[in-house]
Amino acid sequence: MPTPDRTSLAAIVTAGRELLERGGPAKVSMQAVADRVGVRAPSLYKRVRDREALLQLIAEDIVDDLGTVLAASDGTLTGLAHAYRTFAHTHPEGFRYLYASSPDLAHLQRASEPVLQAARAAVGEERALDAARLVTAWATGFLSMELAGAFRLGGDVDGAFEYGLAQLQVALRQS
Amino acid sequence: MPTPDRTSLAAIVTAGRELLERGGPAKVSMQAVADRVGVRAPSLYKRVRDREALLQLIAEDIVDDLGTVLAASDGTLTGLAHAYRTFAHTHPEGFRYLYASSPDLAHLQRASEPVLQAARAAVGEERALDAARLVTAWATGFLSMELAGAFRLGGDVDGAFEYGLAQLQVALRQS
DNA sequence: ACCTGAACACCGTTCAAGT
DNA sequence: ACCTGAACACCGTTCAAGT
Repeated sequence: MPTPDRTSLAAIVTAGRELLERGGPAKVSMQAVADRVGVRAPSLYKRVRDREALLQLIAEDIVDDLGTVLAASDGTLTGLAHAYRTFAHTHPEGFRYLYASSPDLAHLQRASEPVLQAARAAVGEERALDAARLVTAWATGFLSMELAGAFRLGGDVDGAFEYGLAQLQVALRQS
Repeated sequence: MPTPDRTSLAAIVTAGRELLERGGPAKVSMQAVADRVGVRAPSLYKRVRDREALLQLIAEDIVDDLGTVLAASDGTLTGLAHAYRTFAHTHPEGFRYLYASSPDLAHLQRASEPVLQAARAAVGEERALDAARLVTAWATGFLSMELAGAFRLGGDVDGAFEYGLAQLQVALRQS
């Protein structure tokens, strides 16, 4: 005798993401997720293999959102960098978790497509991949360090971001 | 009646670091650490407030090692970048954990001193902090992404590192 | 002063039994 | 077909009792 579904995979992932954003990965317990979607913990295993698989799905959901945000930018390297930083500030725990986990390659590739495109426009087909990696590595490192509080020493963090971006533009214009 | 000490804080931190390096933070359980130093889990609480404090100590131990490695390099930005990368390859889990946690500021500052010095030599006192942050952010982001497998797509990863380093040198030479 | 076994709360996961 | 309570293994942590 079938029972009407009391939850869904999407609801579970969303609940997990909310918990992640509120308190980091440690707060994403199966019990807390189950509470949030109105079901008992064992029921989650009907839709998700285990906790690790759930965290993976959450990471992919975050990458997809990031991809949407980047695609909605003006497509210049500056625009992309600022959109990336805004995303990191809006979803700090999600952003940090992205690089703590090993997100699925296909999702990552889709999200970074606009960056590759902007790099292509800036330095040409030949150097596009290297240039995209240069800018992405810098921005990712900068935001990781900013969120980790590694810039607490002083100096203007916004200024340091703009400085870095300007320097990279200079470098890319020379190739 | 005093009992002879059966372990030490240093031994506990070392054991924890070995476990971290072997299997990531999840493998650093109080029981596993206790087993490794030849004591029962509750005894650890004589030397360490709780698991989180132990992980913090492990992170600081890693930063100290990194500082030593960087200080032993030739002191140029290129030398520092390569030393940093070698460290990340030798201690991948430790490196990843460093940026997942929020390492103590004093330790971080000591470790990054040589980078600031190299930046000072390259661009002068005025721009040293911004330049150090540019290079550090790039290298940290690059290594995080490399270790996370974000470069699995293809292309020459070593080549991308050298390309990035060269571009940054060009940019810094212009300021 | 340090160490231990016992105990507690909590979590991930499995499974037989319910609808 | 999905949901649940009960159960199990495991973990972090506390504490009274040992030396």
